Amino acid sequence: MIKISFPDQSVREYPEGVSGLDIAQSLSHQLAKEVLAITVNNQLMDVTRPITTDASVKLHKWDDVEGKYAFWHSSAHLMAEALQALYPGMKFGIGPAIENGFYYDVDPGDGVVMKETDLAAVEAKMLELARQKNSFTRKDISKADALAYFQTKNDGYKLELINDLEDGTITLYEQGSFTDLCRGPHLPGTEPIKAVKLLSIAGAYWRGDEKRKQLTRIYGISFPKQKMLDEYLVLLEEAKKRDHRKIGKELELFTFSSSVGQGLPLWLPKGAALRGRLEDFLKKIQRQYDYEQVITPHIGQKELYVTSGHYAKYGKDSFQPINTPAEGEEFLLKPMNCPHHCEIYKFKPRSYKDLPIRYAEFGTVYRYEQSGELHGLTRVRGFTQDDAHIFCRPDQLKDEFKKVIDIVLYIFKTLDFANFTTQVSLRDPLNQEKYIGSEENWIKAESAIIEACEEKGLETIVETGEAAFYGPKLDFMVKDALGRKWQLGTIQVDYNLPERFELEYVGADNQKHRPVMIHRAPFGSMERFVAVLIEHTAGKFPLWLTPEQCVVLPISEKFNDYAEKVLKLLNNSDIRAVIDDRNEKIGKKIRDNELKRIPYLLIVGEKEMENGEISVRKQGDGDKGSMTVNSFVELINQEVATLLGEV
RNA sequence: GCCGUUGUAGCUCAGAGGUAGAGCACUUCCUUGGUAAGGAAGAGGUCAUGGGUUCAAUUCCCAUCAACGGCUCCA
Repeated sequence: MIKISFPDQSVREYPEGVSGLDIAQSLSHQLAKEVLAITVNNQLMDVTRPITTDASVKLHKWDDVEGKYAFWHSSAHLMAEALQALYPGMKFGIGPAIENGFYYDVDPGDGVVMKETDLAAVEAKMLELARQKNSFTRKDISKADALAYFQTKNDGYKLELINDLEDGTITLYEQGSFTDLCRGPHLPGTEPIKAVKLLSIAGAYWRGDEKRKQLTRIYGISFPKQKMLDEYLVLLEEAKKRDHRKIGKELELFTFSSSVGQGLPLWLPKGAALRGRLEDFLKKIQRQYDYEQVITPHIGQKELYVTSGHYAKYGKDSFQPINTPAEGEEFLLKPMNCPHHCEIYKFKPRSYKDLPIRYAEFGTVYRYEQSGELHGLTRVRGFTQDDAHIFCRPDQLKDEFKKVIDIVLYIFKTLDFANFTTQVSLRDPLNQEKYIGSEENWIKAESAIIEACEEKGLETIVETGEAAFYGPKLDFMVKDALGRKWQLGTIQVDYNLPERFELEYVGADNQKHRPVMIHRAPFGSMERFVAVLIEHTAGKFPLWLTPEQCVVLPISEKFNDYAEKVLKLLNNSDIRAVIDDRNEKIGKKIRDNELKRIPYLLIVGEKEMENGEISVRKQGDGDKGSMTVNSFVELINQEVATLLGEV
C-alpha cells in the first residue's frame, strides 16, 4: 500500500499502482467523471498513470487551469487526427494548449492552402472522432525508435523536435489513428470533448523563426458542454465591443486616413482634449518629483543617431534620412528623444551637486513599424512618448529608479489599472551581438533594476532577451480587451549612452565622472495608453478625463433659453458641459447621450426653471433628483477630487 | 515583411453578370414632450484603386492600396 495525501492534508492508503482515476472513483463517482488531470508531487500527469510511491496529489477538474490545459491539449491532438484524416500527407509541427484554447501548426504540403472556409469540415470531423471515445494511450519508447517511427511518416518537423531532445525515453501519445510526440498529460479519452470551435487560421513560422518555413496555424477552443462554448463566444463578442478602434470611432476620439499614411493617427478634438488632460496629470506629478520640461525638434542630424547606436541597429528598416539642398546633409525623423536630451545635458558643464537632472518631454517620435504590425493606436508609426531622462550619479541610481516606480504605480492606481504585470527585461546572454556596451555596465544596470524591484516589493516576471539594445528595463504590461499583452510603462537603466555621448560631471574630487541615465515613460506612449484606457473603461472614462462631463437636456424648446443659462453657469465653473437642444423627446435625448457615455445628464423643464434647479441623472445609474447648479458643480468637483486622491 | 480574411452611403450591414438597398446618423416639416428610440418627407454611393475577361463588371480574374486575425519584429 502507498500513502496518498490530499490538498486538505488528509491521507488515504491505496494499493501501489493506483491511478488518479481510481483515486477519484474512490472519492466520488461524480469526481471520477469530471477529473481531467492530476498533479502528483508537483508534476502534472495523466489521470490514468499508475502512482507507485507515497505521494501528495491534487485532482484537477475543468475549474483548474491544469484541467483546462489537459483538455485543450487533448483537443489539439484530436484536431490533428481530424486533419490527418481530411488531408492525407499533412505534416505536424507543434500543437500546444494556450490560455484560451489550443492551436496546431501544420504543413498541409506544397501547393495545398488551407482556408478559413475549410475549418467547419475539420470541426465536424473532430466531433465525429470524439464520439468514437478513443483513449489517449501513453507510450514510452527510445529516441531511436521514435526517430524511426516519424521517419516512416516522413515528418521532418517531428524528427527535428526529437533530435533536439536529450537521449533517453521519449513519450508518444496515441488516440485513434493519430500518434504524436508529446510530453502529456492528456485526458483519458476523447469523449469529454463535446463542443469545438476553430476560431482562426494564420501563418506561423516554424519554431518562431522568420527565416524558416511558414506553417499553417489553426486556433481553436473546445469545451465539455455546448452551452459553455456558446457562452464563450458571447463573451468574445462582448470583448470586441470594447475594442478601442470601435469606441474611438464612436466617441470621435481619433481616426486614421490612408491619405495621411498608415499608422499615423489623427487625434480628433475630443481625443486630443482627453490626451491633453492625461498629459497635464502627468506634468503635475512630474513637477512634484522635480522634473523639468524641455522641448526638442522632430528631426535631428543622422550623426546624432549614429552616435547613439540607433542608426546602426534600426536605420535601414526605418523612415529614410531626409536630404536637404546642401550636399551630404542628412536628417532623421527622430525615433527616440534620448539623444536630444543628452545634447541638452551637454549644454553646460555639470557638477555632482546638479544631479540628478530630470528632463521630461512629450516627445513625438516616428518609427517605420512593419506594415503587418500596425494595430489601432497600440502600434503606430508616429506617436508621442511621455518621455523623460534622468541623469544621475551612480550612487543615486537606485533611489531614482525607485521614485520612478512610485510614479508609475501612482498613475496605474489613479486610473484603476489593477491587472498589470511587471516584467524585468534582461539581455539574452546567448545572443550578445544584439547589445552594445560592456559586460560590466550590463551587470551593474541589471542588478540595479533587480535590487530596486526587490526593495519596492514588486512581484516581477523575469524575461531574458527582452532588454533594449542599450540596457535592461522594467516594463509594465497590460492586456487589452482580447487578452493581447502590451507594454505600457517602462523604466530603463543605461550606462551606454552617457559613454557614447561622453556625458560628464565634475565630482567632489574635482575629477570628471560619467553619469548614469534612466529612460522612463510611465504611460509608454500616449497613443497606446489611451487605447488601453479605452478598452479598460469601455469608453466610460473617469470624470476628470472624459471629454464631456455633462450634457444639459431641455425637455422641450420652451426651456432652451434656461438650458443655455445653465450651460453658461457650468462652463464658467470649469465644468465641461454641452447642450442637446435638438427637437427630440426627452427619452430620445437620454438614450442618445447615455450611449455617448456622458457621465451626467442634466434635465431641465418647467419644474427646474421655476426652482432655478436642474434634475441630475447619472450615467447608468438613473435619476438622482434635482439640485441647484452650484450644488452640482460642488458634486462634480468633489468626485474629481476623490478620483484624483486629493481628499 | 510573411500567411489568411475583408473592402458597397458618415456608421452598422444586405445584395446581385444587366451600372444599387435597409436601419441609424444628416436636412426640412409636423409634433412641444418628464428620465433609454414620436411621425412624415428629403438628401446622400464612380460599390477601395488600376488593369483584364464579357455585348455588358460594383459582381468573375489579376495587381495595387487599406483594414482585420495571426506569425515575425518592437529603440
